[in-house]
Amino acid sequence: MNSKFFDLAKEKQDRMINAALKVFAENGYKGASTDDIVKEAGISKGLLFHYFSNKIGLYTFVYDYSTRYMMLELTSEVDSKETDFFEIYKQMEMAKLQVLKNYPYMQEFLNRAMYEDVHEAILAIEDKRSVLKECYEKIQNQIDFSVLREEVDIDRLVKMLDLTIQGIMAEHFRQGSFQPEMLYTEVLGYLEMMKKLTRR
Amino acid sequence: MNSKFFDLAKEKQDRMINAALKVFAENGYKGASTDDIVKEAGISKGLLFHYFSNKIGLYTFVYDYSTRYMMLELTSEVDSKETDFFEIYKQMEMAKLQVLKNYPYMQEFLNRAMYEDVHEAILAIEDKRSVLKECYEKIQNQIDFSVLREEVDIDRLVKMLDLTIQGIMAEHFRQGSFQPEMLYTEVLGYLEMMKKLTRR
Amino acid sequence: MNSKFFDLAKEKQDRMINAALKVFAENGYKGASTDDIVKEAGISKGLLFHYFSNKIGLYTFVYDYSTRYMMLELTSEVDSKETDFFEIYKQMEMAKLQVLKNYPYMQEFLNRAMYEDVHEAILAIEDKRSVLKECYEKIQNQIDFSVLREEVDIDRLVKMLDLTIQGIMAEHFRQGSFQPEMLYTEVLGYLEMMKKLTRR
Amino acid sequence: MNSKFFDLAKEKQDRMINAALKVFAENGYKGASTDDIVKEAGISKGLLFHYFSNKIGLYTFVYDYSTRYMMLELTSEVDSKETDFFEIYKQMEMAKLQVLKNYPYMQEFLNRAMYEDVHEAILAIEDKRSVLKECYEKIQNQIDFSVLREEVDIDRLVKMLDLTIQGIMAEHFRQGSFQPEMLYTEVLGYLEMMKKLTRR
DNA sequence: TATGAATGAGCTTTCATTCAT
DNA sequence: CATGAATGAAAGCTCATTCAT
Repeated sequence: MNSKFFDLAKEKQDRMINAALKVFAENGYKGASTDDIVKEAGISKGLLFHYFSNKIGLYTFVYDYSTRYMMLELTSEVDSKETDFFEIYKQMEMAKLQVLKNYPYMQEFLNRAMYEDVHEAILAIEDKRSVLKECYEKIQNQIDFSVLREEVDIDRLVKMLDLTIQGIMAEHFRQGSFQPEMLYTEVLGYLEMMKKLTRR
Repeated sequence: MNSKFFDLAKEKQDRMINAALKVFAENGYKGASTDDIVKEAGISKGLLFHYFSNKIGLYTFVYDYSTRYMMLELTSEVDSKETDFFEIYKQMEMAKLQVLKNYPYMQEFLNRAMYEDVHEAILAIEDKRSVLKECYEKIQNQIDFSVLREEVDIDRLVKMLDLTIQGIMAEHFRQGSFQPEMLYTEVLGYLEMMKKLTRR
Repeated sequence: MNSKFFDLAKEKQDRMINAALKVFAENGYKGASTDDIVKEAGISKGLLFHYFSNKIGLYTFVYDYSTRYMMLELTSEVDSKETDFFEIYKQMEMAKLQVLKNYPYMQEFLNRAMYEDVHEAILAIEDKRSVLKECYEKIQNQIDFSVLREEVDIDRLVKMLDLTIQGIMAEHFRQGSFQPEMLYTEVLGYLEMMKKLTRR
Repeated sequence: MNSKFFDLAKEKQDRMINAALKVFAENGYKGASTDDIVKEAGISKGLLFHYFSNKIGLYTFVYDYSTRYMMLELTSEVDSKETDFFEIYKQMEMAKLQVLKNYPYMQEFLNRAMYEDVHEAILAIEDKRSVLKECYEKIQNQIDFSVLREEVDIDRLVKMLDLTIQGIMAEHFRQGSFQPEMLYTEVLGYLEMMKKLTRR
């Protein structure tokens, strides 16, 4: 990518980023059309390729940008001294809620990227994928699992929650109902239930 | 579609069906290339279009075929007198395991089809979608939920399990590790844990 | 072509010939589909290519067959002693009328072939084209033009009549109204008018 | 079609129009290949589809353009006060001659379009067809037929002339000899002869 | 910096032709 | 003699990418 991109007005940068996030999130790497992205961003075709050498370059950039942004938000929202499983999950959801306000499609973009099937796209993001993953693992290490019932398999519990949250977000997204607060509330409902079932 | 398809040797029919299931499952409707399908099936381009009028016709066919096949398997594996939540889930997983043996990509194809975003493809399957859904609902109606702890929200429990199973299957699928038995065992692990957590 | 074609039952031969004449006449060489021809003839794809090596071979055959048939009919209908311009034209039209009865599309096929634009097809028929042309010229040589008014340019008169008759036939054909007698009557109307205008 | 087409240099517009007219005129709708059109126009495949959404869109456009252009030329060349049958025909031929100078294949394109057999193409032009037809009818209404001999059937005379002119034009066209003036002269010869034969 | 006209490789689909039965 | 399943080159069309302005 061309670093002059950052000299643009922040508002224009974000218009381009959001346009890319939206179109990639809705259509996947292959299905996303650069024409749709430039229309959504309100810029010309040439400009897109002036800043990003090609489609995969743009994809790489927004993936990179998203992981960094997400990590910043997680770092600031999740209290590093907190040890309660469900409280930490709640704080992570709050972080996502904050992200949604500036970049409505960022979360869904990241989720979809995890399951990207185009070889080119997989290669482009595999390095960064682990970075975000490590961040999540670091947060998980804060958790004191001793308060959970012994029948609980930690890994399974975590996976179930992650898949459930992802699934619910994808559903909201598909329905086109962009109400971050409602999504947040719904997720809390699931956390609440699991809390009751798993606490000693 | 051309009904003469059914006059072909069963092995060849299945080769074509599996090829379509695989490529559609891996790439979605739009990303799937007919070239890839014919290569995978070991037939010529022309032959595909001899039996299926076009790409959407092939998609419609395999979706229809898959729902029917799935329903047959569910009907034969799930005991209609069983009322235990987890036993029924176990039997449903057994049905899926059976399906995987003949059509390794059928489950994943059906899962992905649920979230298909191409208008054409959505139209093609919307009628059949409800049929399979009703079948699942019928099975759920057998369940006696009274044995579960009162903290359990039934809808949330069902959704968590469904999303979890789907997620795990997708993961296996992405890793290309096609070992149906392992997948089955893994899913049983989650069912077992939830059973312990939710039983009175 | 495979000469065994002539060993087939005459009825089957004609079914194949008429099917080819129809499809070629209606769609031109390129637009004609061998699938349509075999469907119209009620035979299999393989059989067509068993008797005629390829599409151009079939085209060549029916063109050849048509010119021969046409010439036979002209020879038997046109009195070689007749010298009157309009009487001869009338007899030629009678010959065409006879042809239409057995091969409804033969005339139109021949007309369309004159204006064929596909290089391959032009090559295939150019030899035979002159044969039919000579036949018409021979008939024209019988004519005693001295009875016509001096203002009449013979070549122009002939060309006008030919183009008019062709045009009217094409029109009937396009309207799908296959009533050879009506076509014959209509053509006679034009001949009658020109007779009155050109006779001394 | 994309209206930006009209922002192109007139020369380029005409190159594209003439290429389409030529290839459609020579091969009919179905036989015309977009590859041939772009080669003839000296542009790329993509550009053609940038301006015209598809083949039928291009066909519709050039038909529309041709009828408008033809009507303008007719309106300016044919004196609306003239009543003499042959003088009016002469003026109409002059209009066509003018058209030929800028768009050598436009006349032949329009003629061939009248007999188009592909359903899609018929639908595309049926609205505009009547517009041009009405224009011709309006001109014919100027004519004072009382100066013709009583043996003349007006409708037949008109049809003969139209078919003859069309036929002669098609012939010139087939021979590839593009000399509009010669064509004009030849047509005048026929008109002159018929004038002598039909005047009281 | 910014535009969008222009390109051409690649995709879906058609159709003349072949060949095992 | 007869079938129609099977083939693959070629057609219409899409879209990431380039480049003159």
